[in-house]
Amino acid sequence: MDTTQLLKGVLDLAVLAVLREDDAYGYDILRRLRTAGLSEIGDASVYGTLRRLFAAGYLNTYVVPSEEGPHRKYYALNPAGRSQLKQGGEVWREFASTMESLLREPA
Amino acid sequence: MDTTQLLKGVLDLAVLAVLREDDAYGYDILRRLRTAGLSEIGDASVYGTLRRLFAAGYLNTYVVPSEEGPHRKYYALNPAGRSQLKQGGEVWREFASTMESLLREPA
DNA sequence: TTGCACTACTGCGCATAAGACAGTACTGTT
DNA sequence: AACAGTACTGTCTTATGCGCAGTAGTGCAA
Repeated sequence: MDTTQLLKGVLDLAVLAVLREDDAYGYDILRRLRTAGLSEIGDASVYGTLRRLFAAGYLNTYVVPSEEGPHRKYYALNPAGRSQLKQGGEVWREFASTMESLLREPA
Repeated sequence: MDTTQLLKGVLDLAVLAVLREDDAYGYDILRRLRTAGLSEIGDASVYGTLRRLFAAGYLNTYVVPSEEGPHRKYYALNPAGRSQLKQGGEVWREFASTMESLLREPA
């Protein structure tokens, strides 16, 4: 079974969650997600998700030059993003609980 | 947030789970899933998934005529399907646990 | 007897989103 | 000079859930 399809719709949420505490740039978000357990996630998936979330109005962004390499494009949760994180988390939990009950041995 | 994307890759698992106890035909599987909590699932999604699982070799099938309407195409889990259900369930649980830890308030 | 609702399934085509891949660009090391 | 690591963009492919139309059977109501 491929984890690729499981990610659909959830990567948005994972990225928002990673940004909850502090701003981060794409490459760092990628590393955080891989460390957190989504080890096989592709870089293009994360960059694409960030663009999508930005376009949807959930993120603010600003560029910071780096002395150790290329510039970094930081993303930050805005109020809409925080609201989306909260709501998305609820939807996810409800969905996960439905799946769990389906998978459990029936009475 | 749309539940559509959350279903990706998981509908397979949900259908296999519903078939664990006894055989069922498409329309009934659809009803069972909707009752179980996946209330917004589309009929074409279920029929498509059944065809896909059958083509992948996880299901056996047979047609039963009905006196209360059109014929019914029953599906049954075969050994490969049971194995897939077991393995898919494990992958799902691990994935869900990763997501849960990402969503939880950080230490 | 015509029409509608419900059951049951097939097939077409679309939209979404993850990912592979190539390319650009900068820094530091060998 | 070559290469690895960092950091990002753009293009194309693929998987899959779903809308919609169509087919077909039963039974009920106007």
